Amino acid sequence: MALKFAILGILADFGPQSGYDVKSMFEQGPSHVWTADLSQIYRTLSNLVSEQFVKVEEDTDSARGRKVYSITSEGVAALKNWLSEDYEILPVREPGLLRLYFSSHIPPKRVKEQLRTLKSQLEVSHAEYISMTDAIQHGAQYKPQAAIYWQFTLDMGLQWLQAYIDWCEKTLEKLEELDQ
Amino acid sequence: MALKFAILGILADFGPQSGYDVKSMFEQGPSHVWTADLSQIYRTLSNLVSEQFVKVEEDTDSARGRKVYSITSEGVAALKNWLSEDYEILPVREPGLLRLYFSSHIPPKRVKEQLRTLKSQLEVSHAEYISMTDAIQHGAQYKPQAAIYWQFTLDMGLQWLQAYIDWCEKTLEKLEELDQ
DNA sequence: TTTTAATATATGTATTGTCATATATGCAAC
DNA sequence: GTTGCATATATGACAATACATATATTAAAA
Repeated sequence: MALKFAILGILADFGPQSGYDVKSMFEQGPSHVWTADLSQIYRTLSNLVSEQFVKVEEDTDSARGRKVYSITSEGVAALKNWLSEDYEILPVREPGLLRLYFSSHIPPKRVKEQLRTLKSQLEVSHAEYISMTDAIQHGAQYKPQAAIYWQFTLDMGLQWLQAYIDWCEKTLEKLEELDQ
Repeated sequence: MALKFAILGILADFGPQSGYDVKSMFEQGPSHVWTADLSQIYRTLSNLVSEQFVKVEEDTDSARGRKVYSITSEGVAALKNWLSEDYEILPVREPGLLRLYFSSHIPPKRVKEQLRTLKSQLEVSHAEYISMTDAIQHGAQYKPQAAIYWQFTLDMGLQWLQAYIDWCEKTLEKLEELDQ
């Protein structure tokens, strides 16, 4: 569901391109809110063509069998329709926190190690997100209105990471106290 | 993967029970970190029996065809093994934020409505999480060590919700400014 | 010149999850 | 007494995703 509209969004924002291009646009763009691998992108593009939300043309210039996908007017309508829908909160799916939930079965020492590992990974992620801000500033020259929303979603990612990092620290402190 | 160990965890913490019971334990317990529907729970229990991590007994007392599942020693070992694994950050999957990412295609007025709806839903969730704290305090009488970890994961849920709510407000303010 | 990496598309398979549906018992309310 | 709800298990169908694999071209590096 979501991937379908992510692809429509990319085609709407950045024009006709190959499935391979869509993948790299994804990586440079909304990868912090959604991800997909190439095989999934190709399959979803096929479905979008069947639904007539996207049309394909063979790229005669390249001998690589390159296909250029572009969004149709029906596709734009479908995208806008989806964008207008109300938000709904989905159930959380955090394998890491699920693990912690049952961690009374392993030694607290191990749990503390895991939390420290998690914290350092989150800090790496946080630094990466910060660097994405530059990419958005760059993109803002071409797509100023869109860039505002890109920054909003990145801000949420940063908030979420910061909250997670703070929680790691606080939880580690609490575990230290319990040891004494 | 995760559900498998969630079920093992529930059987380890709360003893032998039916698939139906596992579902309600889930709802009362780790529903804020993982969810599953009944059909998925039954299928996963079958798999766990095949793997010999769980064993079944027909409940002869009930004419309802009730089956009682219990964790085996191999199951406990598998659970502890999984619990000891390092955390790894998974790619984010937020359909709501994906929507916002491409929202330059719809009027800002609509986006603001969506954010207000989202915020009120998050506030409802937040209140529900707060009330779960009571359930944990109650469970702490029987499972004091486990309850510490339950509270940790719930705290993270609360932090995440609070960060999301704050971000909604901030983002709404920014959208208001842009209108002027 | 050969090898490696990037570009480019596509399918097979397994896993997970969702939703619908079927079936049957036990118990309480009306 | 029958209606409705909670208890209880199970399967079929479908969608999304992940991972492996196959194939072929192009361009740069060794």
